[in-house]
Order: sequence, then structure tokens, then C-alpha cells
Amino acid sequence: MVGIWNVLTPEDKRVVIDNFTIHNFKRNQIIYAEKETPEYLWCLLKGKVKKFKEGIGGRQQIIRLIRPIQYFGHRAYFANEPYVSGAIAMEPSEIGAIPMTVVSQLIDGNRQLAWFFIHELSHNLGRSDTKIVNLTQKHIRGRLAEALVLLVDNYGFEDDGETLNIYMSREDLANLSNMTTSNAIRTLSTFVNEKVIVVDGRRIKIVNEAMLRKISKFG
Amino acid sequence: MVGIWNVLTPEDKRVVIDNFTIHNFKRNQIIYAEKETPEYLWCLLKGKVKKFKEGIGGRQQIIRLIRPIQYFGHRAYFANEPYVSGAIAMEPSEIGAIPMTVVSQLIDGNRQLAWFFIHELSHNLGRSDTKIVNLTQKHIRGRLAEALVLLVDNYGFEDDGETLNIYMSREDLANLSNMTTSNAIRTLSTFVNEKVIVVDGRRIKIVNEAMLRKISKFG
DNA sequence: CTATATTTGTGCTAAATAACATAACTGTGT
DNA sequence: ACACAGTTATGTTATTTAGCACAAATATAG
Repeated sequence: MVGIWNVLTPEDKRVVIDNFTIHNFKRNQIIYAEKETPEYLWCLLKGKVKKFKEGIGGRQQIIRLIRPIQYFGHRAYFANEPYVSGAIAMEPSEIGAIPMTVVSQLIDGNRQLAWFFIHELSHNLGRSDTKIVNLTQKHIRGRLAEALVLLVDNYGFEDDGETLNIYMSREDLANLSNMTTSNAIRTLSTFVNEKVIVVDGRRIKIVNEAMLRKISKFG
Repeated sequence: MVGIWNVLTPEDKRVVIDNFTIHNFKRNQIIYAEKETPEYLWCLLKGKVKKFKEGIGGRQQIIRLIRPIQYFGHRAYFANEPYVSGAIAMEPSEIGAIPMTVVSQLIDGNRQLAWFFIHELSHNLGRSDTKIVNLTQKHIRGRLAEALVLLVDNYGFEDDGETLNIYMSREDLANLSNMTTSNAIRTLSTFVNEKVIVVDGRRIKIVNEAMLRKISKFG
């Protein structure tokens, strides 16, 4: 996906620089919460962020995982509604913010920037629709495998080429794949037994990625 | 939501008229299928259309219901991917089509049209994210109630003010609310017993809308 | 109108998943 | 090093939902 910076004119860049603020968030710190009024386009520079929705009985569903450099927080503003999901830093994160009023003005004057958002929103909408079917129709094994594949695709591996470059609690893994924490733990164990992954605390090594993708796809 | 026509210049309108074709679809006729390459912006003029995704074991999940005048088919083109969902006419429908290449050119020359799509995509993305939580976390009663509420909000009532203005098979109701057909039938029956609705074949009267919304909200 | 296919309704059983309880483990701050 | 809180692990039970079978009702095609 083409970034924002590339499509900006020198004058646009000036405006961005003048209105850009950088914020540091600690692990588990809330960036914004459901129902609040959106004001900024957030740009994750360093760290990891999760977007989630509070469900029934305090259970949360992780909607999207964000990595550098990705943008978030703008959808609700564009739709002219309060946030329907919250955002939390999963690890210490450096995040830039530009007022959406400024973004709107830039879009008004820059066709390519408008296209950037049309493209980005369309992409995310497709992913969201696909997620609906994945989460509702796959069984637990398939859902957890899919979550792990998502982590691979989103954050990749460490230098050894097989350790996931993100450490999540079992509870967050459960929240990502729509199951209870116990079931996430149990299913992870069966994957270990089947030699698909190796687990050391929150460190997860994918030792048979092909098999993992197969489980994700078929069951 | 503001329509497309209002934001077009006279020249734009000329272009649209010159490239607009009208198609008639029969009940259950496929408009386009998953994995095909998107080519048109479709505009539903008369009738009802469902967008759906094929899931595991041929089970389908209805992603979105479309009413006149709403647009569809453009997301995949904007995202530059094949369709991730198919579209079928639920009743005889009259649908306009404009080549997406033309739409793209119009967007290039018309800032307000770009805003229309940014707004529309953002709105739908929020709905989709909300649907994820509704479908995954609510129990059967809540999900079916929610589906009925969606039908009310989307298609409204007939002249009597309480009969749903859409007749769907039990199977489609199930596909909309992520459950098996038997469970849709059974749960509808309990709603009838609880005097929330009255059923006469595919004709559904909402006799206690407040209660229905309550069930939808709390389970 | 009749034959045939499809849809609806209902009961029963099986499978999947959540819920709960409890113990072991881990990390963190003091 | 210790205490405490939070996390992980595992067994057991309860609940929810799917799956299947079959009969009745309804729609559809010839």
C-alpha cells in the first residue's frame, strides 16, 4: 500500500509538519476509547497497537492489529460517528497525531490523498467482511491457527526466522480468535503436541507454517 | 447519506448518462460472484439485493442487505482485488451499472464525489466491525432479534406499520444471523410464543419492537 | 390439476464450546 | 528474597448449538 507521505506536495508536507504531534504511550495505555469523538489521524511510528470492541460480559474482540507505519482513528471521523472501537498500545509505542480537520483540508486539495483513503478503507472493509466469516464459521482450531497466521503476516518473525515477533497474552490470543482464554491455552497445547508450533511462555515459534496455514484454512 | 447524483456537475451527469446501463435481474439471479474481477459500480434502483460470502460446507453468510438507492460492487475495485463476496437479487430488481473506470475518472475530477465514497466506505467499515462482535458474541436469540431489527431498519414496514417489508426464507434468515436453518425456525417460534412477533409464512409482523430491540441488545 | 421439489416445523442426539474450579507458574515491585 | 497479583495450565461439568431424521406444508413446473 502506498504511504501518505509520498503523495503529498511540498506545501502539504509543510502543513503536516506544522500540525504533527508525537506522543509516547506505555504498554497497555489507552489511546482512545469506544464512544469518544474522533479528532485525530493517528500514525503508528514504533510499537504495536490493537483495536478492539467491548462485547458481552466485558469480553473484548480484537478487530485489527496495527504495525508501523499504519494509520488509524480516521474511519469514525470520516463516517461522522463516535468511535465504535478502542485503541490500546500493546507495547511502548510512538504515535503521531494530525487533527482530522487538517487531514480533511489536505484531502480537499490533493486528489491522490483522497485515493489513498479510498483505497485503504476499501481494503480494510474487505478484510473485515472476510473476518466475519472466519470468526463465525471456523472451529476453534481453525480460528486460532488463523490468528497465528495473522500475527505472522502482520508482524513477521525475529532474526531466527521462526519466532513470532510479537508476544501476546493467552487472553489476547483468545480475544483475537473469538474464544475463551482456557480454550486458547488448550488449543495452543494441541498445536505444540502436533509439532506445528513450539511455545516458551509468550514466545511462539512457528515450526510448521504450511501446516498452520492448512489448519487455518480447513479446520 | 448524501447521494451521488447531487454532487455531480452537469458535465459529470452527462458522462454518467452516456455510460449508464440498466439491467433487470430475476429473483435469485446472480449479479456477480465471489472471486470475479470487479468492473462496475452497481446502483440498485428497484428491488432487494443481498451480498454474501460462501463459508465452510457451503454455508453462506449474508454480509449486507442493499435497498434502493444504494451502491455496491465498487469496494473490491477500489481495493484492487477480486470480489470477496457475491451479490444476488432477492426479488426482481432493476440495477444500473457504470464502469468503474468511468467512476474513477469522475472521482479524479470531483472532490465531493471522492468524499462521498470516503464517507460511505467508512460507514460500512464501522458496520462491519460491529457485526463481527454481534455475530460472534451474542447468543442465538440475540442474533436473530438483531437480524429482524436490521430488516426493520433497512426495509421498513408495509402500510399496516408492522409487517416487515421483506419476505425471506428461514434459510436466509439463518444465513443473516449465523445459525442453522432449524435454529432460525425454532427461535422464530419462541419469539411468536413470547408475542414479540407474529408469523404467517414468510410474512413477519413485529408486534413488540421495543422487546425485539431489547432481546437484540441483551441476548 | 397433479407430480415433484422445496421449505417449514419438530424431536432427538451429538459435538463444540463456555464456565467453573483449582493449582502451578511467572513476573513485579518493595 | 518475599509477597502479591496476574497469568498459564488442566480437569470437570454445563450449556449452547449443530446435525440428522422425518413429517407436514407449501411452492413450482409441466
